[in-house]
Amino acid sequence: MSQTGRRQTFQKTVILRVLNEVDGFISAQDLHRRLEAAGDHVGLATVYRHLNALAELGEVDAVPLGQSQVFRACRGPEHHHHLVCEDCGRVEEVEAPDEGWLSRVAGERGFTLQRHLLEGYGRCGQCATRREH
Amino acid sequence: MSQTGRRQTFQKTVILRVLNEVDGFISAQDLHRRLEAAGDHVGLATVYRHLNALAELGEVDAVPLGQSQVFRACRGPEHHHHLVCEDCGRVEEVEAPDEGWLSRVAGERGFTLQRHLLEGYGRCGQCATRREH
DNA sequence: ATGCGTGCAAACGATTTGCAGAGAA
DNA sequence: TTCTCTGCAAATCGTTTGCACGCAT
Repeated sequence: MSQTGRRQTFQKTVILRVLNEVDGFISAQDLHRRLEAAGDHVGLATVYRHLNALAELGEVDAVPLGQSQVFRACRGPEHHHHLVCEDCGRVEEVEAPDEGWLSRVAGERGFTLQRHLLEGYGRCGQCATRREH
Repeated sequence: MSQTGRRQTFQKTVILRVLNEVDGFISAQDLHRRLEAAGDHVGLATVYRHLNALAELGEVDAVPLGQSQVFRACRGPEHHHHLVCEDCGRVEEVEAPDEGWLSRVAGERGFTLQRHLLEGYGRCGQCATRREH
């Protein structure tokens, strides 16, 4: 279980800063690299601990990409759906119409739905262009 | 890149057998354990190689669960959507209405959609009951 | 002064890869 | 025979954890 409670620390501050600076998703590793690049030395483990704690509190959004996870500062409590570029890892948010059916169907099967994830995988415009030869 | 081409072998046979025996998703590790239990000794690496090859060919369906992946023999080329129990890992398939909007939205953003994934996470009936105390 | 939060390194679990030998074609 | 497939073990990769210390409260 993640520790990282309410105590205000330097590392928590800079991690949140990067999360908000970045427009889109970022992996724990990339966030860590970014801190190093900025001269802010924070342990990788600490980055993970904070990211996990924030995800648990619902303050960041976590999405599985490949076999790791990417995080993003939540822009709000609304549902997050994404278009993931399998080449460059870029993730764009999209809004979905009608979500009611999912919870309805879940209920019919005896499932208690806690969250859901909708992702479209493919190639973004840039990567598609870059691939043409 | 996965090797595992068209050559017919014992290990490929038993891996496919288990995949079809199992009703639902199974992880590479579980599939391997299952083979061991059945007395069929196949290397874990081989299981992974085949699963990856099959997923690449679209002959099995792969879904990320936790930080690993689970596979299932494809029942057809139709879209696969799931209800994932976060307690027991059980995965049920559900059908979704209207998928047109996703590819439409993707197109608007310049994305070439190759596949998509819709998963509902929560707790299945059994686990919900087991948790009550 | 109290402990929570941190860094470091080791532990971990899932998956991949190198390599030499085995067995389909 | 030929060349793909396999097993094994070591290597990766991303992430987590144990522990002693430092710092926020």
